[in-house]
Amino acid sequence: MRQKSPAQRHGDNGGRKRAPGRPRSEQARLAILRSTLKLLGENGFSDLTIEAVAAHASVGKATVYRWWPNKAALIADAFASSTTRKLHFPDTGSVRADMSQQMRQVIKIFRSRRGRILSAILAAGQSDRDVIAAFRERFMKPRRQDAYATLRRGIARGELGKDVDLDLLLDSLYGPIYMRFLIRHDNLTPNFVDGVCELVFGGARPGRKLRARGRRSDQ
Amino acid sequence: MRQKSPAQRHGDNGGRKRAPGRPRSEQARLAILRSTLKLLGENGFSDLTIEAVAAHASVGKATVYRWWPNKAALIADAFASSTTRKLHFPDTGSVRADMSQQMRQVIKIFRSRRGRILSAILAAGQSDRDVIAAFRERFMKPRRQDAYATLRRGIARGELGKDVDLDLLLDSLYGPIYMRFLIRHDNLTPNFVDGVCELVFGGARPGRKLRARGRRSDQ
Amino acid sequence: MRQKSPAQRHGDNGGRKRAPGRPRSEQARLAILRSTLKLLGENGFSDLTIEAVAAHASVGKATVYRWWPNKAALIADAFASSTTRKLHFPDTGSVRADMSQQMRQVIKIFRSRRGRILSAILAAGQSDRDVIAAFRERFMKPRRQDAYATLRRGIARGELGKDVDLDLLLDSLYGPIYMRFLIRHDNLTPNFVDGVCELVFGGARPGRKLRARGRRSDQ
Amino acid sequence: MRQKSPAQRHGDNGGRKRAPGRPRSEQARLAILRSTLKLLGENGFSDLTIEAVAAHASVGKATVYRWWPNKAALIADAFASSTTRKLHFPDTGSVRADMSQQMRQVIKIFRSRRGRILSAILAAGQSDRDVIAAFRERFMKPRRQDAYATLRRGIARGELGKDVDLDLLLDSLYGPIYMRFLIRHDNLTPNFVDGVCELVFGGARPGRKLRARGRRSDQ
DNA sequence: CAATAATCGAGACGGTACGTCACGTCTTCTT
DNA sequence: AAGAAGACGTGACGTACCGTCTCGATTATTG
Repeated sequence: MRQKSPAQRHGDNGGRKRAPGRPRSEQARLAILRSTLKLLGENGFSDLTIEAVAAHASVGKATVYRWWPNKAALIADAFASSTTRKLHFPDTGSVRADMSQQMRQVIKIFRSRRGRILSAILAAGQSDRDVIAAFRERFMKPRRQDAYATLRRGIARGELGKDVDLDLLLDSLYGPIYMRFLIRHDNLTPNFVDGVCELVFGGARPGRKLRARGRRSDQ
Repeated sequence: MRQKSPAQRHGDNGGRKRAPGRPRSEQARLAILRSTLKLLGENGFSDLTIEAVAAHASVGKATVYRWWPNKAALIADAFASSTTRKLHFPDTGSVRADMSQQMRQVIKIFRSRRGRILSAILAAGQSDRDVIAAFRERFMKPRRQDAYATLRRGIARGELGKDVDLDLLLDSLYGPIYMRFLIRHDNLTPNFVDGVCELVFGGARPGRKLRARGRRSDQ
Repeated sequence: MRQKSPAQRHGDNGGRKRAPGRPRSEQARLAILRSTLKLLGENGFSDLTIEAVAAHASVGKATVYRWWPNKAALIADAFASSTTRKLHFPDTGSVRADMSQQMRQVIKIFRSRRGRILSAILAAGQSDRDVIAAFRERFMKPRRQDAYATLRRGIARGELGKDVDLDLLLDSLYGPIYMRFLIRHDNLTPNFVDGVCELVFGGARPGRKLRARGRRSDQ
Repeated sequence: MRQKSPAQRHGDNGGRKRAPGRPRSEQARLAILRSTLKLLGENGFSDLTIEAVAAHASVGKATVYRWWPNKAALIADAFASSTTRKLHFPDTGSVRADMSQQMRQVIKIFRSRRGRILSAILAAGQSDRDVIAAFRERFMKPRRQDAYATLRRGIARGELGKDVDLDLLLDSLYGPIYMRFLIRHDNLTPNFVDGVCELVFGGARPGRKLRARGRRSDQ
């Protein structure tokens, strides 16, 4: 996804020899990614042009096209390369507190300038499956791994039922955030995060599931 | 949003006289909206061109631009005008069953051809606040009104706490659906809907709230 | 040329009845012609639009099209209707003085704002034979008639040869003026007019013709 | 006039380096000029569209606009580039014969398909001073230089007065031709050319001037 | 050290769609 | 029936980017 085939010449080719010819300019690569992020943050996805990226990065247009097959790939790559800030899951001894604190970090990012880039990516992803796949793989997946660990600690401590569906639980926690973020229909506040945790963890505490099913079958 | 200013001449102008000049062609308007939906469903947002819409509707390009300021407005209008199918909230006597059944209808639509249109709108909305506002006003808001009524019946029956935050509850129910829909990270199945209801309604049943808060303050 | 067929209903139809329906608005007709001249003088032929003429005359576009088949006809008509100023041929007793004085009037007009209109007409005439024909009929022909009379007085007085070709003579006098006017390659001055008269009348005096031919046959 | 500023990079820049970037395509340039002439000859100025020129030349529209600022410049350039045919001034030993023969060549061209192009240029020139300037510089001026030489030979031979105004003389010879050509009010025939020469050279023979002035002061 | 090879910035190329403008026609109500 | 108003389908305008290409220049490896 990240690069076109010629770039594979420069990958991790172990002890093999370097390819002949002038090597790829790392400087150009970084300038392009930086310019992409900058312009994305300023004008959103639809106003981002390769022409502007190249000009802003003082780079030939062909250099962009040589390494990225299309705008979506460029954006995905730029976004991935920018995941500098760590979204940390603490270990307070309470799943809910752990999750809640991380979710507060998330909404902070969503409301920052990086949120604009993120929404541009998700927008681009609606008509390009590579972009959305890149988002999942590079942004969501690593965080999910951490979240699994946090949730499993909760299960071990008996705060959550043993048979809880982790993805269902995580989608239920983060889905409301994404909804408010993307549809912008209300403020993304810490209070809102608390409310969601309240509801979802309230429904996820051990022993509830059976009773819930029971209640449902009663109807 | 729907129309540019000149169109206001044709709106509900009460007892006033009709505007002079040839009236707007209702036939052209409908043909444009129909063509927009058709092409949107076929090729997604980024491949939709006004030129193609006009050609497909056998209409002059200027006629499109006369009434819609940009592609986003056109899409929003087309989408709004197409909300023919009713998303019904039943009244089974159980909030959770009512909501669950409606949510199953929702995911059915999301997974249909209309889902493609919807995701195109939400994508367009990320760089155009008018589009996202139109989506909220014309698609989401009417359904929220119905949902409020359903939830209030649940409160009246004692299935939900009296002080429950309706918007928080609804975002917690629909957010996970939107998340899976837009990020496409997993299947949108009836089972998933059940799981979300299980969690959220489990946390929203009366009497839970106080205990939840108590637990939290323990930390 | 001036008007489309329906207009013939309004011509001088002797004692016959007037056509039924609302009669043509003389006010609109004049406003259109005036606006045409004004806009022609301001922006030249290529920038003149029927749309602008109609708007400037506070007239419906269809009213223009009802009476004039195209822009060229409108311009020709507007120009013809504006030939208010008389271009007078004096009778001083000398052909050359008579012509010279009239030609000075001509260059005065050519150099005025009306000259811009005139050049617009001649330009339009290059791709529309109706326009150039209208120019000849309505502008040039009446003046030619007067010029013939002036020249014939010169013949009668013996200032010009009896067998002189009047059109050749007039073209030789006015051609240089039109050339400098249209190609704008030098100033159109009274001195220039004098020089042309000097040359042409010098070659047109009686008795010259034979000698000239004789010289030519010497070669 | 011929080209926009960027083109200056490709001009005769002495010993300096070539400009960077892909060089201008000579093939495209020629195809555009050829297509312009062809379409001009077929349909006249007002029906000539840049779109058609580009299509006919199998060239992008932007390539036309990159090098010519507007239709008039394109036409002027196309015309100038096509001045292949030499309009020769012979040297028969008689000015009048020399001029007469060249003028016959001129009217031959004016009456050919190239005459259509020429009248289109002069028409365009009425609302665009660059066009008329280009016509003067590139078409008229070179011929004037030759004509001056011819006339000076006549002066040297004593056929013309020493103090004759060359431009006045030439305008008097060619003006009538342009007049009949542009106003199309009569045929452009060799006979007409002879008549004009008769008149004008009759008035320009040496010794005439003083007497003419004398006559004039008699009045 | 020369030859080879792939990169670089630059920018012209053939295209496509943009959003605007004027065309000439039409449909409404008013005079 | 003609008028003003103004929407209609049409098509060219001139612009902006697309993704490709051709330049000369640069920077590496290979012989």
